[in-house]
Amino acid sequence: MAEGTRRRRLSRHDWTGEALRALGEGGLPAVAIEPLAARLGATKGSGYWHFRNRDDLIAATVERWEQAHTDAVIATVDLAPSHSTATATAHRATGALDRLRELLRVVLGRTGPFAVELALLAAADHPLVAPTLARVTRRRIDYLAALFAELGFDPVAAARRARLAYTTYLGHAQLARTVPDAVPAGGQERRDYLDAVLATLTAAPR
Amino acid sequence: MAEGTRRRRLSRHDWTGEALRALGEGGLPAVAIEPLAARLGATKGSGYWHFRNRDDLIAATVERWEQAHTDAVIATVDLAPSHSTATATAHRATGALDRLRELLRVVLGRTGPFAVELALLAAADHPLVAPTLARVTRRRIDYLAALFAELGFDPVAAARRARLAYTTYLGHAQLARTVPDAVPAGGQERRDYLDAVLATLTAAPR
DNA sequence: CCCCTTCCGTACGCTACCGTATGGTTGTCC
DNA sequence: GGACAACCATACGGTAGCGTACGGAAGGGG
Repeated sequence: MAEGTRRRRLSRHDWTGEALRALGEGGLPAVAIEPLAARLGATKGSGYWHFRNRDDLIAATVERWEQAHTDAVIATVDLAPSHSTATATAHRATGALDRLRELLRVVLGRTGPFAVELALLAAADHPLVAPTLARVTRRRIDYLAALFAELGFDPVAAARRARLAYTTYLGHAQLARTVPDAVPAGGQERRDYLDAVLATLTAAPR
Repeated sequence: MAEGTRRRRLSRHDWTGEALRALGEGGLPAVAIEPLAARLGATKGSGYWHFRNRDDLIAATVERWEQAHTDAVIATVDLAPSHSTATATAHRATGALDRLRELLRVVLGRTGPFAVELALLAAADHPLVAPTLARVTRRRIDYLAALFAELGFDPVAAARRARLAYTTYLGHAQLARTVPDAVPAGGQERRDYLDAVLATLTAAPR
């Protein structure tokens, strides 16, 4: 029963998986061969077989994170930039608004699953992290810009709103980490706050 | 001539000063006894005389940073929460707007002097950093809330706007670090962007 | 069944930092 | 101008991670 005690023979995938977990808990410094080997109940011999060196491990881990945000479209932010091609162009404005609201709701809500992302943001300077982070960031901002364009903003204004909205998300994540009680946790207050943010972000220019 | 070659006899102040510089360049990991000793042209013997251990050094460095943002009111963000007591209460609304604009202008402008702050934000989890960061954050948000209150927002709305504004600042700083070219560098585009943000933040609720 | 590839454990040397011990230097005050 | 405190260098041992070397186990194809 439960052969979990001796589950030898690890794969590169196992390593990056555990690395992502470690990344969320201990930040980038925790993504290292020897600590991970300990976590996996193995030794560095295994690690240095699957990865040429530590940078290779980091690169693979970051890459897998990016994959998880490109392939499997998570409800976190990406949601679904590509709608079905030629459907309902009629009420798409409200659709865009709903999607934006849903997006904010998810993003300004939970703080747990953002651990990995926060860790990567904290290591934004790292040469192996920066490119991926830049790509993901740009993709998200573009998606937001498209959303605001659907809402009737002209391209320039939409781009600005998108930047502002994403900036809001980033700042919110950071704030939730530094002063958790400065951000509404849940319930009605959070709903009100969300509506206020949404209203501010989508307010027509004066 | 130039006795700079042998300027022995360091002080605790010298150490925290160099530590702040190192913090801006290499992040919190760079705030360590031995690397700093090398930077200062001294040895660890000096360091461990001025500081009990590394944590002591970190605490002193963070504390000094907080001082610099409390005592000497820098143009960065704090600007001047306490105006002169009983002057011009007449056109204070426009004064508040001007102050907010100036604040945004400074804050959304340069990216250089924020190195230390970004390093601290990246290390927000660290037990010796978190409390200070929380204090400074709260102080700034409170100041912003007062500003929005002066602009005519009721307390609850002002608090929300303040949080949103500060969140914008945090996100902007983060964005400027990860995708520097996603943020308008200077010139007219930056002025327009600034106006747009300001307009959005101060827009009347619908 | 054997062999060869895949995977892993162990042992080693290296670097960077921590923290301690101790003696020596430098400054200052009387 | 000596004494005491402040300051610093040197040397030491300890820990954590890197990366290499090498031998051995696991397991599937011939």
